[in-house]
Amino acid sequence: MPELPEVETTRRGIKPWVHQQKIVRLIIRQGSLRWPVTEGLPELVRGQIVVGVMRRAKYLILKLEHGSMLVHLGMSGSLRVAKPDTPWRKHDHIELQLGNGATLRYHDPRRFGAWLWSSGEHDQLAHLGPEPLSSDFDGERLWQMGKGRKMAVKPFIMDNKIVVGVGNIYASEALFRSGIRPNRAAGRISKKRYLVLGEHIKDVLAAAIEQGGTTLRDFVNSSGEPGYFQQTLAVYGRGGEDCIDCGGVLKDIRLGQRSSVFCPNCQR
DNA sequence: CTTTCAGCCTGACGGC
DNA sequence: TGCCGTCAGGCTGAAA
Repeated sequence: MPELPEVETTRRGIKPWVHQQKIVRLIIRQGSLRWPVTEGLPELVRGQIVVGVMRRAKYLILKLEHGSMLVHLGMSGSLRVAKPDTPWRKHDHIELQLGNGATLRYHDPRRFGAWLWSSGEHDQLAHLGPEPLSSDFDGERLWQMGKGRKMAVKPFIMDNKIVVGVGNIYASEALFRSGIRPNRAAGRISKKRYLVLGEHIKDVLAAAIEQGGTTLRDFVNSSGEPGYFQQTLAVYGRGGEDCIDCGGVLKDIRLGQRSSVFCPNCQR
């Protein structure tokens, strides 16, 4: 499940292979994704140079000479550099061939991802909140935007209008480190505690991106889990197990249709 | 305005 | 062994 760190790791992994390269060919075997792949995409991009490899939230942006491709990995997607003539695996949906001979393969079993073309701005990027690792985001913003809101803090920090790229794993971990219960109302948390939470959100994401670096060296033909999955998670996926701090039993509740694990003793 | 929820999709897993 | 139900997750758009 690609969270922001994996998308950033993917961006860094593919960039050396695609940046400033000409798109020779785009092959779509299965265009039925989260949204249908843009009609005529292979013809739209053929011959263009990739002039930028960027990321915004969990979207990858391949900037071309006359527009850009927006790529989302959904929940099960991956984009890897393949050796030429690598056999197609099940769920390999798209292949991008570059002028230097490099080949990118998009693999996505659940097909929640996206490949969209726009010659201008992408609608998907229009109303996004700040990047969590930028100076536009901090705990003060959380406190300001949380005022008067009854929504639980966990879905609140996972709302893309508040801050982008904080998925279930890192929301859970940041709240544990901050000692805040995931079901506490967003409007009933002090500024002081929000400042702590803001820092932990940054820390947990930055550490995961750093660990993702271990993935980069074998980005070619790699289909294994990214390095940061080795990162020890204190609460995510550990409902019923012991809290690493107090030894108590971790509780698993549902908030906004998502599993939310926390320690009733350490988080208030 | 805020909040909730169905739907998209497949693989893994548990129960029988 | 296989069948069936449930779950997981990001994001959107409609409903409440």
